[in-house]
Amino acid sequence: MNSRFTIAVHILTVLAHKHDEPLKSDVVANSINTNPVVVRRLWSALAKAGLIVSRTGATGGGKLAREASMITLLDVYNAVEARCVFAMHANPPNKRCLIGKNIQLVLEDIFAEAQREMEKVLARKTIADVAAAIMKNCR
Amino acid sequence: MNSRFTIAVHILTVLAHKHDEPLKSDVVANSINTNPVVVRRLWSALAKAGLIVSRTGATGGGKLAREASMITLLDVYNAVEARCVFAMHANPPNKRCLIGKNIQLVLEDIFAEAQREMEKVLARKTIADVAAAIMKNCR
DNA sequence: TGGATTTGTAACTATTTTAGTTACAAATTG
DNA sequence: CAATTTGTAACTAAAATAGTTACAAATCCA
Repeated sequence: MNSRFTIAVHILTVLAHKHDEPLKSDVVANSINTNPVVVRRLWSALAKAGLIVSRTGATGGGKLAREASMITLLDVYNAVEARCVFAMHANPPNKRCLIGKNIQLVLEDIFAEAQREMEKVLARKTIADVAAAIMKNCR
Repeated sequence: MNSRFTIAVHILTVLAHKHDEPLKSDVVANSINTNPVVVRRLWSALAKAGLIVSRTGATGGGKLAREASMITLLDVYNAVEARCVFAMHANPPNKRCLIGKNIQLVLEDIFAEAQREMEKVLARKTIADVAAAIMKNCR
């Protein structure tokens, strides 16, 4: 898997920490140790999902669209990650073989169930929880 | 994610279907629509995990090491896939930032919990279940 | 109004991962 | 000893990934 989900959670946690004023992609990128464009690219996805609002211009920047306690990690996952965690065959299996013909349907069901259980955990955690755990750690 | 897990399950399901005799990597690769070397590379991992036995030589091939009903998909997953489904930051975040310094520890916990729930589903399914579902489909 | 600032996005690059392939030594059979 | 098959190294092509440069469009404020 890529780190888009992790970076997106990081972005939102930084925005949650300074929830009053809009932050520049520059500042957020500094915490992540990456390029501002990487941050702005994820802002696109997060804005489309309604998790942040961002404005261009001199006093622009990004801001949470709602309270951190109302943004679950599943919201974030769905916003930035389209794929299932399990990858099917790179090339379709042999349709002339009984197993090759039917295995993908069977695996799709199992993979979907595993993914659902994984997503349930993400749905129980919010950006506020992440921020709180970080504050607790640093005490 | 890559398709190693999917291909490994496919391999074991083919071996389960003809469980009496050892099958050549050639035959298994044909069902998957790939190269025999791809199959043999996964056999290494599966053999190390004790899921299959394979023999070289004229009448050689691969064979399940135990009954298909005693091989869970979690056994297979652990045999071929080392990584967590979630990837941490590609480059470490900024340690001088409160959030950058602590977020990985917090996310590791959450990711581990999500992975555990996902693995529980895999632990409930066996290669025999997969084979049975395929037979049911083709009826 | 006009200059300064910041987002949004396209285009490019370097690195890594992935799957597939060729080649061949080692093991096994008969 | 000839035929066969695994095990593995080495290479290739394609795709994914993260990072970078560049710049138009939007916004603010003096």
